[in-house]
Amino acid sequence: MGRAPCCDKSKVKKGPWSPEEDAKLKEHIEKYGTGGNWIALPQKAGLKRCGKSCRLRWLNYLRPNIKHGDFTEEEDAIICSLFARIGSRWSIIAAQLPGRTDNDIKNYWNTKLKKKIMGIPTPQRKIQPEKHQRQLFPSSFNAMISPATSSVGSRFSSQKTLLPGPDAFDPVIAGAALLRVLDDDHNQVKDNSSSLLVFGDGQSCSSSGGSSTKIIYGRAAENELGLETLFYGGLLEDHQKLFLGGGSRVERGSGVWGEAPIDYTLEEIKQLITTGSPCSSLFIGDPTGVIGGGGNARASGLMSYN
DNA sequence: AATCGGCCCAACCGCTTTGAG
DNA sequence: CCTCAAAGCGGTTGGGCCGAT
Repeated sequence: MGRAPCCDKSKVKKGPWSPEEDAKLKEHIEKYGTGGNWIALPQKAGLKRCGKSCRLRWLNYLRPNIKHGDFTEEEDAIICSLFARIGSRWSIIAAQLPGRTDNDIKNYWNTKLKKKIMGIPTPQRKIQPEKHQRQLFPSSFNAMISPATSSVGSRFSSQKTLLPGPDAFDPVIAGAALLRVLDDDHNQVKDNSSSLLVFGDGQSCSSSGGSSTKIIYGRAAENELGLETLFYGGLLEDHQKLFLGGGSRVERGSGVWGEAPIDYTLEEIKQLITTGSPCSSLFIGDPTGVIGGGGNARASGLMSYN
């Protein structure tokens, strides 16, 4: 037995709202409010609509201060950041973006932002230069952070820990940044001449085994709290597997690495971006052996992935 | 100019959550 | 507690629009 319908489908209008219906709904709510009862509202407002339909129309389109149109770089970064941490909980994400609705964000993610992160070019329906040239992260976040030393901690020596914890790392953002520096086959870095990943001014570090492993350090995105995700990552020597490692979320101008490394295959990173599954269970050891300076980046009992 | 294919987004559907009685 | 109606929410759909041919 199915669920009882919320209203008599045969008596309600469906489909796009007319300007007259919009005006009626808007006027009624501005005059009387919703009355705490959406089911009764359409009748009171003289609308042949389902209460749920009225609610959706109001929340997504008619209510004051709704923002439509292009998302800013900052909004992109916030969406990515929150998606990485909480998944597709659009209403929560929308709560961080004043004027945006969950529906808007969901549509934007599904049609544009996800593709942008994955590096899939979106077809241009209209020539809107500022829209199509927009990058995922503000260019200011692409700058490298500090000179090379053997200690990861000291790479951010001017910074101090702010938010340790399993949710402190945004693999979607870090993964997206890594993907952007790989070539089309995703098995070589673009800058073959230097054999370095070139997001920011990535450094080559020696692993504990004595062989060289290319590592990128980056700072990506920023959220509404003024937080950034610091991360490291790179391509293992066989170019078969990427590793993404433990950036901590730090307050701008402060912070030290504080998270255990995570590594993913390229496919896993793509899957992560595609599915949006939060990453809390995928901590594994640092493949290079050089991460974790100061003993703050590795935890005992880490899961081995392979 | 006509047709086609693909993208976008408003709206719908139905499941889950909430809270009043 | 339990029940049930209403609200909230996220996934999905389909029509309109636009660019390509």
